[in-house]
Amino acid sequence: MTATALRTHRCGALREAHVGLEVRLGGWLHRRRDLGGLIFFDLRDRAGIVQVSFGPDWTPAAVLEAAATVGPESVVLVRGVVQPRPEAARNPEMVTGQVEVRATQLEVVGPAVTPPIPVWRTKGEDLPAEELRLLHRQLDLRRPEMERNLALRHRLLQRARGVLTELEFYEIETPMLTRPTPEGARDYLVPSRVHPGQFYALPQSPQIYKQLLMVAGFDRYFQLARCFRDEDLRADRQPEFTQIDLEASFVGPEDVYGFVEAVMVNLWDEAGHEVGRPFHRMAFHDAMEHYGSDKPDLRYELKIEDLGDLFGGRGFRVFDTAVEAGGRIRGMRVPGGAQLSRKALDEIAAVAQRHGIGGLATLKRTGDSLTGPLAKLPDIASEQAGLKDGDLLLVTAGADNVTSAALDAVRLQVIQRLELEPVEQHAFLWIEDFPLFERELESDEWIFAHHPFTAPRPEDLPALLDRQYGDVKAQHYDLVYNGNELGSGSIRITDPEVQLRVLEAMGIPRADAERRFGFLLTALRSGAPPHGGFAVGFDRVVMLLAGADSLRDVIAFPKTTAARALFEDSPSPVDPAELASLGIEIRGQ
RNA sequence: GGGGCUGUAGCUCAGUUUGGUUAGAGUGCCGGUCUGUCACACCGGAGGCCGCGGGUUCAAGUCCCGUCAGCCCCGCCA
Repeated sequence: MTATALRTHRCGALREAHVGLEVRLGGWLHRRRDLGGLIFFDLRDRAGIVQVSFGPDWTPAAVLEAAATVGPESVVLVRGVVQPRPEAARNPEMVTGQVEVRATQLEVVGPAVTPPIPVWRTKGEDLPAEELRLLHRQLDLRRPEMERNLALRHRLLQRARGVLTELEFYEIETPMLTRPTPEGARDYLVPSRVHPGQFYALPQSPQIYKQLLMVAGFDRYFQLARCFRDEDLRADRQPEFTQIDLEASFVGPEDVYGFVEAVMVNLWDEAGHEVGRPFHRMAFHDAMEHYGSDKPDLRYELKIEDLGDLFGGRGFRVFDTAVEAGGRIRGMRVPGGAQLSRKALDEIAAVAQRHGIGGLATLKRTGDSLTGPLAKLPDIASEQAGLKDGDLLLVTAGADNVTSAALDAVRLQVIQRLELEPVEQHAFLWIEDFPLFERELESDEWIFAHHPFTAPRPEDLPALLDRQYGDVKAQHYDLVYNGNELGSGSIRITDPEVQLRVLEAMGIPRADAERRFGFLLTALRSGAPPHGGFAVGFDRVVMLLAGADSLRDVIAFPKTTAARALFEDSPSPVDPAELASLGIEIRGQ
């Protein structure tokens, strides 16, 4: 399979078993060591690196001479014989280090100019600036680390296909040119030449299509779907990204959990990790209450508690004020937290304050003595506070939506600074029972917490009809892994009347709803099976399994944080004539 | 939209705190010596719009203002 017209083996594949074979290799000159009489090449291809040696005893003089002039990163074809290296010259750090290829022929088929960024680096040398790595992407991708990441990505993609095919899912492609959606993320628009003044949008997700496929009776669908959102970026967010998108009919949440868990367990297995099932589950409310986050990292046991009974009405001014304003006193007991220095605590408090709380009160137990601002309160005893020797209590007060975010940040800080031992390595977690609607902070209006097609819980339908929107829970679920949101899904609305009610609740009158979502409503009226599904953020999965810090390291050609492609220099202006044919005129800035 | 960090040789970085002769190092590159290297070794050399624009000053890599780019975070991401 490896052998082709121009080569017999891949460089990185050669082992002692190949000794004696005459081989032909094609690869990039990673590094050259010229000792005068002897010349060594480290020859690299996607499989790895092998040493090629040129010496007067086995290499013709003209070839030896040519070998002295090949520049780094040039592509060469080499013919030679695999030989064991002299005993003293073996390199245990290379998988091919027991052998070398003694060259008899050399042809430079792809000479390279001196590379602007190095592919080879000395030990401990920093990577080139990200800007240069993206600009010269074909060189950056030659680094073995990038090869490993993209090879892993490939294997994970194939594994996902395999599992879902096994589970009787069809892989079905959906359009990239679709209808703009006014709600949700901003769309990337594509002008139509045939219909000047009209636009397609690139899909933010194949959401509606997959629902139509369920109505069509395909029963189980999946797609390794490219999605596009014109929003500001982060290290873990790209404007175009890949989802493992799936949808199934005649299912409840348990079925969806089962499908997704099967996929995840297989992907983790592909990366060499054993993961147990079923995954943990937690209600959204409990996640916010005990972890201050809808994506808690359950590798660590630290929990947030309501400390109102302990500190309420004790005359601690800021607490009492907060409670009078309708807030609560919450905090966490940190076993061993007394070892945190004053400076560390100040820094943790500063992080918390960036999330809007006034401050972080502490109570520290060392031996039998209590210290910290809260120790001054009358009648506070260690037992009462639940503190053992060396423990620390961190407390704040205020509105839940502020203290939750702050305590979440505090929790992560404490975990990091105390280097707490994880109680498990792979903490998968389902978050359930999300509210269907939430209030927008500024306008105080109800908005979708998820997307408009998420079904309410059947038992909450009366509340929906009663316009008690705050009481309606969604059949929506998020998948969380070690504090990272990996994806989300839901059971969808299949009753057109419920769909209209939900849209109405969001201030979309029936007439508008029929116009904007008519094709979906029509589909729902044409015999729609109960269905639901999920979408996994695949790039993020690859990033975590590759141990990468950024999505850019697991995507071959990513965009910058300003959504630019440096390699090809896009986006770019276009010819006015082309714009004119689209009926588009650019106004000056 | 807002905040932060970074920008000096092809690359990775010192130098900016406290303005002051000719801006350094490692690596890479070029030339030379070298038969067992694998960060080969040794000798020699070239290489700079100090991101860009403006200002302060006798004098700016260094101080001030603006701007561009990359990265990180908040908002945003139904």
